[in-house]
Amino acid sequence: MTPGIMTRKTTIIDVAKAVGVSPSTVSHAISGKREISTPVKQRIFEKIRELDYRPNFFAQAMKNNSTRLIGIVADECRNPGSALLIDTLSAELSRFSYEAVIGLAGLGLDAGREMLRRFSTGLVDGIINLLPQIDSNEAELLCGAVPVVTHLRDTAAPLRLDYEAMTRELLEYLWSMGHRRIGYIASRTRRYGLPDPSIAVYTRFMESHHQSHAGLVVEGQDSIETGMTGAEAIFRKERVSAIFTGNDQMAFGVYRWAYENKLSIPEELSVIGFDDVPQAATIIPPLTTFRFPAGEVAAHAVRLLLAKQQKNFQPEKSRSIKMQMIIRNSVAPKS
Amino acid sequence: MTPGIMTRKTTIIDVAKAVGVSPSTVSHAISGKREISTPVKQRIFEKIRELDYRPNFFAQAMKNNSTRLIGIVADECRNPGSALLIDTLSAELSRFSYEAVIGLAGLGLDAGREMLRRFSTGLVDGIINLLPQIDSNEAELLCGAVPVVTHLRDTAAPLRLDYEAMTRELLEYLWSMGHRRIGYIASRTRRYGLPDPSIAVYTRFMESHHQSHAGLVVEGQDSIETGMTGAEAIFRKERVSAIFTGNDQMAFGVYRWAYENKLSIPEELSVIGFDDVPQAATIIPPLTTFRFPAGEVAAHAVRLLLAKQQKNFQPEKSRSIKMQMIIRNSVAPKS
DNA sequence: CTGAAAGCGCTTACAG
DNA sequence: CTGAAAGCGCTTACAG
Repeated sequence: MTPGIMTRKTTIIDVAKAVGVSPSTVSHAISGKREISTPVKQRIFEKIRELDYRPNFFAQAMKNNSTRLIGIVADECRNPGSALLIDTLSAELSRFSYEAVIGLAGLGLDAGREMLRRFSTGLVDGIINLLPQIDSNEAELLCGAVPVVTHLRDTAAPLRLDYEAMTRELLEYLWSMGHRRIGYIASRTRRYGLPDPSIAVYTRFMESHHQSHAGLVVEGQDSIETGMTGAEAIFRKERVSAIFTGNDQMAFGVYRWAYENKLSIPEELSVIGFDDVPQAATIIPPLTTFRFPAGEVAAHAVRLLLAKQQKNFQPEKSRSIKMQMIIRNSVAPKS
Repeated sequence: MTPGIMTRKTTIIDVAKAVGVSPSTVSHAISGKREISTPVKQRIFEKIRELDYRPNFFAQAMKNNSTRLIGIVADECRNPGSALLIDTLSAELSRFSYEAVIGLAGLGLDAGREMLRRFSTGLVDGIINLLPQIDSNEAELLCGAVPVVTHLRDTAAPLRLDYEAMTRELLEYLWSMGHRRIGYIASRTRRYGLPDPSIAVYTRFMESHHQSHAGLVVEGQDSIETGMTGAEAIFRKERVSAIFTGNDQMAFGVYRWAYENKLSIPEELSVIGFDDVPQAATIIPPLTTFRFPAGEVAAHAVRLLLAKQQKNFQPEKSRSIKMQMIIRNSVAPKS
């Protein structure tokens, strides 16, 4: 390690020479795939330490035709929802002795495509596509021979979040608390291009209870800001007593808007969100919301990906799961 | 693509054969490193599309001895602070046409070491170590020949956050608002093993103003929970009029504790945090805090890493930067 | 403008 | 118990 002199990385041949054996012997000593006499083995490991030899990742990968790496491709991890999912997926993968490498492509369509292509040139053994802008079919195309599962909308065996049932549950809860005039700030991305399924449920519910609802549903972009503007728009139309939102971020926006307009939650305005991000429990008052089942979703994605690696992959049938409603303090009886 | 039949991945040789040229010609057509006649080039690209040929990542990497990949190794991305930093680093890296791959090792010491070792076997051209449990020296050792920079405590050219100056600024601000009895919930991880530098500044400040402070500094673990228990401990000692905390999470804990104890912020208790995570702006009341300069920190780390790749690397001298105080509504004059 | 051959650093039949 | 050789899929001197 003379400074200034370019030190070539030490290879298996260097080790073999130093010990006075063949590279195959060194290789076998490391992998343990055949018996090596103890003294030889000892000298090999000694030299490995001494020379700080580490088998080249690629050379190994090329032979094995596998890296035991799974790529998780997402837009960014700043969003608390994706962050939790990424953490959970990463941990789940390691249970199967895979290692997750995460790539962040941002929201650009091209950047996302590019990353999916690049990852599927041998870098990883499989891909979990979390990119909202790229659907299951396109991901399959982009990834070619490497298996890919697309989060929550994989065509092979989609796991569906049953927003219809959850919306009914929530509306009945609100109704039972005496709320009649209810607003909804819809999520644009919930079904990835398809309309937010809660809207139809809401409309039907209101109509079956003979409540008008024109102007009480607005569409947000899942951000705190659009939660605020959404609440503003609803209240311009009518002073509702409850608002629910397509995700927690927008619920936080409603909180913020209520604070600025001196409406107190829950006494004057009840709020319900979706996802149960960590802040939902700690915001004041704690938010009633539905818990995103990160563990189940991650387990499903990983299981599906592993299945797709088999030659004889048979798509399972699609499953639908409900998120649990976590009742906290953001809903009060209508006074 | 006959289903059921194992389709070998198409190689450059397949393309060459299909076109009727040599592999070198195909290689050169792709890289553009030498002139290829237009008709040949066209046929090559036609076949590439047709066979969906993608150059094998490893074979390329092995020849080039480079992947243009930089590894970011962190514990998890759930923490809003690391999430923002990871996003920013990832974007910064792509400005230099590197791609970031993120590995999440959790908080285990062994898992972190293992990941650093694995990443530095050729997988990436450089590493950014965000792991709190592994310091600069150990990271260098673990990464061997591949350059690594350790976030905020790299021995080569540390970028230091000047907590001393910030703490003075904050204390003077609080003092000018009439606060005399002030508590502090310290951060355990701020200086990675070394004591939180704010404690000494706080002590000196209080003593020079002839204020007692015994029991008014407690140590938290950067979590909402320890923010709550910290506030509890301070109030058991004395009813202070202001508390500042080593990070925003603990400030949120103070909010939570105040809510449960029916103390209103800022009227009865002023609060200041550190980092300015996104929720700091949207919590009620919006939190006064110091903005973590993710852009600057990321730019510095990347610049340092790129410099370390040069043979003739000269350590810069260490720099100290202050975070900007963002005044919002969590501090009121002492009544 | 194009091709044959060597080599990157491993692993694994094959042979002893 | 150990070694020589082939091969993974590329790229790049070298030669024409």
